[in-house]
Amino acid sequence: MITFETFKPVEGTPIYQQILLYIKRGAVAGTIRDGDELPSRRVLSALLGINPNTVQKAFRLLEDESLITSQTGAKSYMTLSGEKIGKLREDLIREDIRSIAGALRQMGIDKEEALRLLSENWEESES
Amino acid sequence: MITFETFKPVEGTPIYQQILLYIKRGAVAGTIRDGDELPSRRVLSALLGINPNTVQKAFRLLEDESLITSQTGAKSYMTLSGEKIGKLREDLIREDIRSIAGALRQMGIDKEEALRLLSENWEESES
DNA sequence: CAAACTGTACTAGTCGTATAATACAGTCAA
DNA sequence: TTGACTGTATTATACGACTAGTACAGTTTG
Repeated sequence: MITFETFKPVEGTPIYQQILLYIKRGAVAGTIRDGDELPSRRVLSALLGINPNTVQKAFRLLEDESLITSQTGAKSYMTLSGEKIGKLREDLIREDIRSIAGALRQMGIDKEEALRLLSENWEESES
Repeated sequence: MITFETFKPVEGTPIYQQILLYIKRGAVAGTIRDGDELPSRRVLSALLGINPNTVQKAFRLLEDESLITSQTGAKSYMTLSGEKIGKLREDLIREDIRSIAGALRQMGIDKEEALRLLSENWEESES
């Protein structure tokens, strides 16, 4: 059962997108595996203090990407493969790197300084 | 005069916030300096193809942070100081690093691998 | 079987972002 | 001084994210 214990929604980005990212990153990290059982829409929404429809939207999008399977009346499960995880990892990392590199470049920061900044502030930015 | 030539709005985040970031990052980079003249609300909105009210919202927030001064009837100008720029630089970088570090950590990526990924993909992620 | 769960669907409302149109007051230069 | 520009303010509309409540069909378990 996927727990969502470490899920802390942030304001500023849609919650359903944050749920999507939480699942995808968990899959890449290996903490979420193929066949894992997902909490029901109602249970998860109560746990997170959000609306069931918001959870449903996130789960529907996950199903659109074939990362979970849902069936009326039954529980939902992760459907992962090595190929899917590899794609996820590549996509997520590329997007994250593109984002930070663009931001730092706009501030006139070059590659060497970016590496130094990331190295110096890595531990400091614990969640 | 600040040009906004390299400003490309992205969908997914509010445009007024992107304008804020564009100005702040330019100030940190040194391409935007104290006393620089800002385009008028009407001119900039026409240039970017967005609504004047959206530009006004961004400029109002900049004035709330005392980064620009506005006066009815007259043009608006940047009001920067070394101290302000230093604060901006620290805040923006810290937030960016926190964001990428959190994302990569959620994917089970440690500091060494993060540095390697950033180094390998820095050039590739040109805007 | 029956109760308690599951996923799914729908309507209605709030809130923030963004647009559209207009108005008014102050500055600046021809 | 006059006209063209500035900043500022107002009202109305549209849309997506999110909430709230309800309903129905299918599965699972006692």
